[in-house]
Amino acid sequence: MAEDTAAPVRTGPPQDLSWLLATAFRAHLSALRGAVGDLPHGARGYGALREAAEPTPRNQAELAKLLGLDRTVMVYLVDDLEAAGLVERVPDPNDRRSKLIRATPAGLARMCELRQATAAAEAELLADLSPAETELLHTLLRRIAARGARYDQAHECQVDENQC
Amino acid sequence: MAEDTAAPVRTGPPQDLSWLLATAFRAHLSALRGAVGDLPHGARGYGALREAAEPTPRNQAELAKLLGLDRTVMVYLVDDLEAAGLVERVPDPNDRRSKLIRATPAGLARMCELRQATAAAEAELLADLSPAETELLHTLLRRIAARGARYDQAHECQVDENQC
DNA sequence: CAAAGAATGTCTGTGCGGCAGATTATTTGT
DNA sequence: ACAAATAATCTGCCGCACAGACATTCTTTG
Repeated sequence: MAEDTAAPVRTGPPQDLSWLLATAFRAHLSALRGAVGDLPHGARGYGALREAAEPTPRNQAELAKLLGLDRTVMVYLVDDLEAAGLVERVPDPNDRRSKLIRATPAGLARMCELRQATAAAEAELLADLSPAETELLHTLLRRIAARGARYDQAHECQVDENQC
Repeated sequence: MAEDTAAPVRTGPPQDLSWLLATAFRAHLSALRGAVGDLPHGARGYGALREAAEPTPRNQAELAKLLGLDRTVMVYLVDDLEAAGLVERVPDPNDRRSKLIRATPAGLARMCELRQATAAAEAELLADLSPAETELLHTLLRRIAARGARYDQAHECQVDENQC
């Protein structure tokens, strides 16, 4: 019998940035889902609650832009979080149209638990990385995310596809 | 009037790993969508075609596990790619149940174009990173993705949530 | 060797979620 | 003062994902 591993072809998973990002993101999402438990909209609700717990609350439009969601989606997202008693819609003193999404005391308490749970989940996900590497990953992702923010505003993702 | 930027609170986007990963992933996805054009299922179809273009074809179940999709989703994904003449279902000689998904010559040609388009899109996304940093990002993500593969198999994402 | 169990691919139905569009109220620009 | 833009909401429709059942084939076990 000849060697069955003699071929120089790749047998494992792909290594593109596209697969790596998607897989890392899915893994993180999976870990996050386990950590947030029965929070109304899972990881999405966590992101909203996290922003609502900030000292300077934002309105739904800003929140939607930040989380990459549609405006209409924010309505029932905040609806459900509000029904759970975690956030509240407080009128913006500077603009009577907009409503600021602010965490209630119960929401802040829940956020405290969530911070620990998600931190533990992330630590488990990054267990193979040293603290310095974790910090480095943050820095690299931050620069990509900063550039990515421009993608949403200008949808010109055109690439030259005239040659092959 | 007092300074409106004197407060020590964060005013920009959040910096958690969760937001960074999601935003970087969304930015990449947006760039990818622009690059793949009218490919049947967008970035998802690209992932499937990319694997189909490998020298060692996989069956739908393996493909689904690799892309993080449900088995039933693979059916119409491959259906549409097959209808577009990009891939074909070839019977597995070792297992008459499974069908290997292999790229057609037209699919390989399309993949050649896609590789250039997506590479250009990724280069634009990573424009702020040096080649060494890009390589480093790949390495870090690879280690996270490798650990993430275990998440799918064992769904035990339990974290201690007894304290606060 | 026979039978039970597991795996692959496919189909059907159901439900949830997202997106477009219209609506109301309010702000901003000219 | 009027027009245009913006924030939030509601309605309705489309699409996709997931559960379940089914036919076929492989594997394990008695």
